[in-house]
Amino acid sequence: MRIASWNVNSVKARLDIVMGWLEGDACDVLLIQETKSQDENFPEDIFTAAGWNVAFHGQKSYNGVAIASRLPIEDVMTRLPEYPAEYPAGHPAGDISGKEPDEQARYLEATIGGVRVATIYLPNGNPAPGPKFDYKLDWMRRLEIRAVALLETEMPVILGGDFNVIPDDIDCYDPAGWAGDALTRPESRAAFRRLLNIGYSDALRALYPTGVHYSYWDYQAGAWQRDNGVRIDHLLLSPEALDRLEDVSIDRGPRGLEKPSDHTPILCQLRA
DNA sequence: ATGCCCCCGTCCCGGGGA
Repeated sequence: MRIASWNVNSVKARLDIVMGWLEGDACDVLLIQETKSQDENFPEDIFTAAGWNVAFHGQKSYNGVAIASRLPIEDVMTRLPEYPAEYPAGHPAGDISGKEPDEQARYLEATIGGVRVATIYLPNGNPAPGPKFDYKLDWMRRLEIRAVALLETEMPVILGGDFNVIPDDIDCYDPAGWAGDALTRPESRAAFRRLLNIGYSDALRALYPTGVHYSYWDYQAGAWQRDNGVRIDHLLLSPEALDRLEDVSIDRGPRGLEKPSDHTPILCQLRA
């Protein structure tokens, strides 16, 4: 099974590019972020007419996540679990008791072909420090708690999406220029690293420990032409998924098309 | 030091993105 993740920066503005990529038999499951589409406006018919099952959770203007799959999509969950029952005070991930549930459409989880997959659009967090950065870190704590619960199921799990975290300096064309940014700050990197420490593997680094592999290039200042990229789109695999990992790659093709997303797909293949 | 570019909404700007 081939599972991909792609921040498309508006599913409607990118519909032809996305459907073209899917029609090229690039993957079996696509985890989509930044659909920017309310559920009633999601182009569901286009996906189903092309033979794709689709699940989506959106809001007006911003955010929004979806999953397209050749196989049936089962047991859909459209957000991280709510407070407070699932989040006991004193949890090592941090004190998040008593906070309001997240109203932003950034998370969608489902079972496909026996694999539990989540499409994740993690908050950007800029400017940092500030309330948006606090929201990012809080969101990462809640994701970690869910990630622990998923490990305990002992299912193969893939957490895929736009994490808005540049894990290491090698994942950035200009680490000095990005110092202090919410995507590189030590708190963001530490929260990302905790996901690895509890048992998930960064699929790309599992197979390519040292190379430069970008997944995002800004629209501005000729970033794509200069290869001024960063690696912020990730596939995190539970041990049961890692055992089956056969291949991982980033497909730079869609980033070079006319009117592209600023992100390009990352893809992995699991043995049957 | 700042903006470059792109998308959305009911909209010819401002917010958000990364």
